[in-house]
Formats: sequence, structure tokens, C-alpha cells
Amino acid sequence: MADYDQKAIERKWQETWQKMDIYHFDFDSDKPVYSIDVPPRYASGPLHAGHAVHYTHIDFVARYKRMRGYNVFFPLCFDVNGIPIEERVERQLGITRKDIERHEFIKLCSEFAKKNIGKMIEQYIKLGESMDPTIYYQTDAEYYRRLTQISFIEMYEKGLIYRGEFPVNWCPRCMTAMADAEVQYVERETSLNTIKFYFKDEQPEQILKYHGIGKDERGFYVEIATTRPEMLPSCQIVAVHPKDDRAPWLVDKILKVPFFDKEVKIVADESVDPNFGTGIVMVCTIGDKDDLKWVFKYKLPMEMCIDEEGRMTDICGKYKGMKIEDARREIIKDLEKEGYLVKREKLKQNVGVCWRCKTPIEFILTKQWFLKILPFKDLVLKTSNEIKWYPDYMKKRLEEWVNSLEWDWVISRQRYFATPIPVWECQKCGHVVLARKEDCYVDPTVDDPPVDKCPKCGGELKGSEEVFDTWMDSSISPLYNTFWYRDEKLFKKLYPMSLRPQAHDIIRTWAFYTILRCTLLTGKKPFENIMMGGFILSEDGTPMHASLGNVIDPLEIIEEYGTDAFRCYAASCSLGEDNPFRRKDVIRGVRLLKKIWNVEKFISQFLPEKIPEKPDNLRLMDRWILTRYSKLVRRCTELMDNFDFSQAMKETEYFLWHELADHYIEMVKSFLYEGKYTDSIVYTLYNIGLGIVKLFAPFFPHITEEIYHRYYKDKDGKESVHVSDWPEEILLDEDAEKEGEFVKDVIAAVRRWKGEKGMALNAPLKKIMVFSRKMETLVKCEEDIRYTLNIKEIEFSSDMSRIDERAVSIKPVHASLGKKYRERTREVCKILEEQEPDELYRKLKENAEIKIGDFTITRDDVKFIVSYSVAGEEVDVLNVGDTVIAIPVHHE
RNA sequence: GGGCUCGUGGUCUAGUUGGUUAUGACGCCGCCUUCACGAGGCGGAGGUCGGGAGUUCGAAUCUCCCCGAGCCCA
Repeated sequence: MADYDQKAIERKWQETWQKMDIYHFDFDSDKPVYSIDVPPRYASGPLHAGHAVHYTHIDFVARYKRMRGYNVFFPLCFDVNGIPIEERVERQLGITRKDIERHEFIKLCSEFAKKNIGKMIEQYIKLGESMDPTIYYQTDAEYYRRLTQISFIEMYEKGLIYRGEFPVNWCPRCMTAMADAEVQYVERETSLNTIKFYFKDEQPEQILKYHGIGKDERGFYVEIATTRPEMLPSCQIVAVHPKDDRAPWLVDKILKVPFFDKEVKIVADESVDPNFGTGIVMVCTIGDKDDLKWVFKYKLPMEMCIDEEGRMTDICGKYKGMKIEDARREIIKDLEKEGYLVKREKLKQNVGVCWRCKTPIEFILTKQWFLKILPFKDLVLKTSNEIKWYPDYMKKRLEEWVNSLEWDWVISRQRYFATPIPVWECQKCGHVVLARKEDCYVDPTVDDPPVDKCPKCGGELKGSEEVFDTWMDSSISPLYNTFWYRDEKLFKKLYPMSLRPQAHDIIRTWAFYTILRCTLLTGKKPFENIMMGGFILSEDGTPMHASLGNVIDPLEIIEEYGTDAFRCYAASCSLGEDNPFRRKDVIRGVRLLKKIWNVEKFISQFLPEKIPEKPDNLRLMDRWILTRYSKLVRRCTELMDNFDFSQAMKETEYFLWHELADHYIEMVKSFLYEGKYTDSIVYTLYNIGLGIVKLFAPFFPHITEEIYHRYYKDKDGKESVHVSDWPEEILLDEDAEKEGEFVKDVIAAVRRWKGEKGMALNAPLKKIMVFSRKMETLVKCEEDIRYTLNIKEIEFSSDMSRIDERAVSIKPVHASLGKKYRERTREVCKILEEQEPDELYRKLKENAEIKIGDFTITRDDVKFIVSYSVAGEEVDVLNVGDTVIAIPVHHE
């Protein structure tokens, strides 16, 4: 019996499973469906350890549900649209997408993604994931994009889509609008420039006593600090906090914007931070999202000073056409030259940047497509409430996000590698012609419109070159998976899906958009449950980032420790929380696997040809371990139902190691070698041995499959442990459990004593004496005790008079005393501790309650530490509860 | 600045309807070559639960403040 050759066996099963076809979703089956809305993995690069853990969690669910008799829908899928892939391709080839022809570029993106998909499929196999490749999809395929387009058309027809001009987050480098979700905030160092704004009119000299106000040969001025002097041309108002001392002097006064022939008014507004700069700020249209609030509040004109290429616009005078950075530099130089610049200082600030290329984002007015979301906040909240969230507090994050929404969703992007927006626009009147649903998938940049001319004015139609935000694709994954629009019958059967697994960083994107769109299109929630994976951090607890070089490659871990061991770490990660990568949990996995292997190897020696029948008389210790086992099964089932993998694995591990192996197997070993009581023991070992393999199967698919095939398949009869039935409770015998625990404790006590004496567990022992009031149990299990510990003779005695017992200390029970005596608890505890222990012990033995002072003390109120000895004998004494074990010291 | 979450022995972690000797793993120390397993068994050292204040007879567990971390947002 060789040791477990983990690598070879894992490889063997990975290959065999692919041939076995056991993970297929059966469209014809009547079994209940459990469908998983798997996150389509984004195809910009291979998986890191964090992804590996998330997909492994999903795999736990899939395997568990299969064993519970479900027809599991677990698709293999990839997300293949969008900017990150475009970025990678541009970087890899050193080009921008504008350098080559549109469709040429798209092809390059496609090829790039394809390579990554190949790698990831390989990774999934090596991670032991059980996705079904026959229900494969990727989001850039025409069969998928078609649904994105159809869903757009349906929403358009419902009046949920509109074309609007609106300031949008805009990346001047990528030349595209971005959803808020794509804006990232980073800390940057910039300069804070304090600039003089002169008053239009004369001012009283008194105001010079205030800070931030001055006078020179040109007149009175206020000092205004700004990080963005290039935005002066779009300055609309200047604001000061209403409680500012200067407010009464300043409000409603007119200032002149330096260089630009423009007069602006000073207003009082509470949102001004009096501690920023001089406490007087300029408001421009528009530098950031906050400015938009000013625009609405003060009905400011939407003058834009930056265009879509990040250049200064017509209103910027001599700076027109300059890049933002150049214009800023120039204008600061000019301000300084002309004496407008008071000072410059360094300032750290958070700026919004493009999440991809890290270019600071701007706001510009563009024509974009919008999906209405503001009117559906309540709808989303209501639907979210109908979904069960794991962990439940994650729901609050969605609610917080929904409640804070201020804009509709910008769904158009000025990019290439994504789903085309299926519309044509009239060149003359701007009328929009939608694609026909039956024609989708369409690409308006190459396909003809459904009508030749504009139905309104007869003008030329031009296909849209815009594409959808990629969340438009991924957020209909439940609709794609359930055959929405394609097969009414299947859709009815499959929608809503059972489970959405995802990470918590995309709650406000993927979760939110999915709930929103699916509810709008179907009127029903997209899934019953949502399970949030936490973040996997690198070993030092910092987030994994390619740029930090701390990304952990799951294949390297697997190479070193094996897949099942890696999955042990994955199982130890709790949902929703951050988990640093813990190599020691992988190592723990290796040990656990070895333990499972050895226990099963031991059991296998005694397994008969046929399934052992339940004997009429199960021994007490067998009933004990079967009860412990049955409770484990019950508990694990509950935990798996709640996606609490770490606890389920931990409890199974504890049972296997510290109940089954350390105690039960030690107890039955000698019986088995001597062929005693084999019916009862073998029945027990068979059921528990098989059950444990099954409980571990979702976590450790390889080793459990190997064990199943070696020892159990011929009897249990399934082609794979992964399609076998989840174990059931066998026996619940509360009395046997209690008695068994007691016997186990007695054996453990002697075992411990042997250890302390440096004796082997089965070193022979001539005699022990046991004094107990629970003699019946011990007599029943006399043989168990004797065989396990290799004892020649056990002398039982219920003659407690041979025992000297002596209480040596008193422990007040606060839980009991506290409830009775409240604020006097401290007092009564003190009195109790001052009592003579043995005297109090004896009194309480004779009386159910006694009085000390004005306190009534019962047996529940106080515990004693009692020491025992056997009168007239030289023995070592062990206590198990109030049972006394005496071992003669002089043994040959 | 806001929402959510987290902060427990050297490292990681369990534990919150409040009850007073805080769980386990890895590492460390000692003993045991027992016929499934020395990648094992038995035992041990090591923490007062981020800091502070409060509520309470009693708080890791409740409240408030502060510090630090993560995700998301402003």
C-alpha cells in the first residue's frame, strides 16, 4: 500500500473526468434544477489566486448540489468585451486603435482574448473545477451580443432609453465616455495656485483686515486658491461659506476673472470648505462631479473649456487648442508674469482617473445613450429584498449605492471591441432607426439598415459607430443562461436562476445592473440567492496587484502542493471577508489529505465484499460514533446550504481526526485484529468511511474520487463519488452518545497518563481500579477499555467510601449568582471564596441549599475543585468528572 | 468626507441573544520508533481579545470616541 501519489492521481482524474462527461446539465431531466449564474471570467489575462478561490467556492456549491440530487447548471463562460482588452492589445503592439482599421483592430482583440481563454480553461481543469463545457458562452460571440442588442431594443421600445447631451466622465486619452463605475480615485500631488480676482467696484478699506483680501495698484482683490487655473475661462461664480466672517462683505459682489473678460458674482454656499485655500472658491463648468451640483443649483450655463481630445476650447482665448497640461503651465506662467499669482504650494488631492490608463478624467458634453435608472430605484430595492444575500450585510452596500444615484446610466462607449449599438441615424434630421430584433446580431458599421432611407425625411442613414458599455453584456447573463427570447419553455423552467456568485467589489456594477435590467425586462428577480466572495490578499495582507508584483499564481501553488491542498485553503476562506493567502492552510490541506488517505486505507482492510447489513445489536461505542457522525452530517448539510464552507470543512476535519481516528479507531483496532465484534464495527466503519469521503468530496474532488473507486464504488454503485448521493443521518441515540463520551473520556484519561509516564498507548498495564457511580456504562464497555489500553484487569467499585475526596478550592458560578444577586454579586463571591472549601463542599453535599449570612446558596451557585485519593493504597489518581481511576504505582 | 466590513497568543484564525480558567491551525519546546498515519500521538510554553471612555453585579461580545486596514463611493 503505497502512500498517496497526489500529483499523479490528480492528473489522472482530471483527464478521466473530461472523458466521463459527468458534469453535464441535462436539458431533458425532471430532476430539480440548480442553476449558477457563473461570473464570465474576463479574458484580459490568466487567473490569479483570488479568482481561483472564487471559482473553487462556486465549484463547492456545484458539486454539493449535484450530490443533493440537483440537475446542476454550471456553465463555462468568459467575458470578452471592452476597454481592458483593447488596452492590452494597444500596449502589446505599441499602437493605438486609431492607427489601424476598425475591424482589423477588433480581430486583434479577439485573438488576444482567445489565447487567454485557452489558458484559463487549462487552469480551470487543473483547479479541479467542474464547469460544463457544453453550456459554454463568451460575451463577444454573436449569439450573446445578439441578446444585448435585443434587450436594448426592447428597453428602447419601453421608453427606457434616451439620447441625451450631458456632461459625462470622459477620458481624453481613451476618447470615451465612462460610467461612474469606471472612474477610479487616486492620490496625486498637484499645485494649489492662489490667484487674485479683482473686484469690479471700489471697496471700503475695512475689508482689508480680513485674510484673503488685499489691495494693490490695480485695486481691491480676493485671493482664490485653485488646482485648475486652466479652467478660469469657464468660471461661473465664486463662493464663500455663509458663516464665514467675510461673507457679509463679499456676497453679491462682482469679481473679474483674470485674463478673461468675464464678471462673476460671489455667492454664499454651505458646501464651501472654509479651510480649503483661502476659503473662497471659484466654481467652473465643470471640473468634477461636485460642480454639476452647482450647475443645477445656480442654473449655471454649461460652458465647456475642454473638448473631447483634452484640448482647450474656443472660449479659452489664446490657450485654445492647447492640451490641458500645457494650458495649465502657460496660464500659471502668464498669471505670474502679470502679477495675478499670489503663491503656489504643493497639494495632495484625490483625482478621478480612468481606471485603465490612469489619465485624469474630464467632464465634457457629449451625445450619449442613456438607460433610465433614476425612476427605478425602488424597483431595484424591492427586487434586492426578494433575493437572499450571503453574507446579508452585503445588501446594504447595494442599497447605499442605489440611494445615492444621481445620474442615469450612460450605456454608450466610443470604442471598438464591444457590442455595436444596433441603430442607424439620419444624417439630415437625426432620426433614429432601430435594428429589427429578428435581424440581430447586426453591426451597423457594415450591415445595411432595415430601411433604405430615413422614414421621416428621406435622408441618408448612417450606422452607429458606438458600442455598449460592457456591463450591458454581462448584466444579462441570467437572461442568456435561461434562454430568454429564444425558448419560452426553457426560460420558464430556468428563470430565475438559483445562485449568483460574485465578488463584492462589483456590487454596484454587475449585481446592480443585472437586477435592474433583468427586472425591467422580465418583471422578476434574476436569481434567488447571491453569494459574495471576499478579497484574496497577498501573503503579507496587501491587495494583489500586478503592479506590486505580489500576484499569486494558483498553478505554482498547485505544482508545489497539489490541487486538493489548494482547495483546502479556498475552503478555509470565509465569504465576504478579506483573506490573505495562507500557505499554512495549504500545508494543512496536505496533512489532512494524508490523514484521510490513511484512515480510509485502514478501514479498507476490513471491508467485506458486500454492503454490510445493519446488525441487530450495535455495540454502545458504535452507536456513539454513529450518532456523532450523524450529527456531523446534519450540521454539514446545514452549513453547505448556507455556503459556509470553512465551517463545514473544519467540522468534518475535526470529526475525522479527533473523534474517528484518535478515539474510535484506536478503540476498535484490537477487536478487529482479533476478529471480535466485526459485524457491528465493520458496519460502522463502512458507513462512516463512505460518508466521510462524500462529505469531503466537494472540497477535495480528486482524493475522494480515488478512494471511492478503490474501496466503495463496487458497493455504493455510482460511476463517480461526485454523482453519488449526499450522506444521510444513520442513527441518533442521545443516551449512547452521552455514555460513549464518558467511556471515551475515561480511556483518554488513562491514555494521557500513559503518555505522561512515557509509556506507549498499548504498553501493558496490570491493573486499574475505577470508582464510579456510573458503573453500569463502564461495565458494559469493560472490554473496550481493556483492549484499547491493554489492561489485564479492571477492578470496578461503586464503593465510594474507599475514596477520600477533598475539595481544595471554591469557584463561584457568576452566571447563576449574578442573576440572583445582581449588584450584590461581588459581595457574595467574596464571602464564598473566604469559606473553607471542604467544609462548604460537604455541607452542600448534604443540603440542597444552605444559608451564608443572608445569602442562600444552592449547588448550582458554586463549583469545587476536588482532589481524590484511595484510602490505604499507593496509587496515581485520575478524575473524569466524579469518576475516579486509580492506577497502582508499583506495577511490575 | 460617507457606507459596509475587519483589527483576538510569533503568524493566521474561531468565538458576539454579555456570565467571567478565550477555539483551532502553523511555528516553538518536551516526551512517545504503539502492526493506518512520526506529514503521527500525548503533553507544554505563549494572548486579556487595536486604544480609550461608558452601560452593567459582570464585556472579546452592547454604546460612544480615537487609531489602523480593506472594498466601494464622494
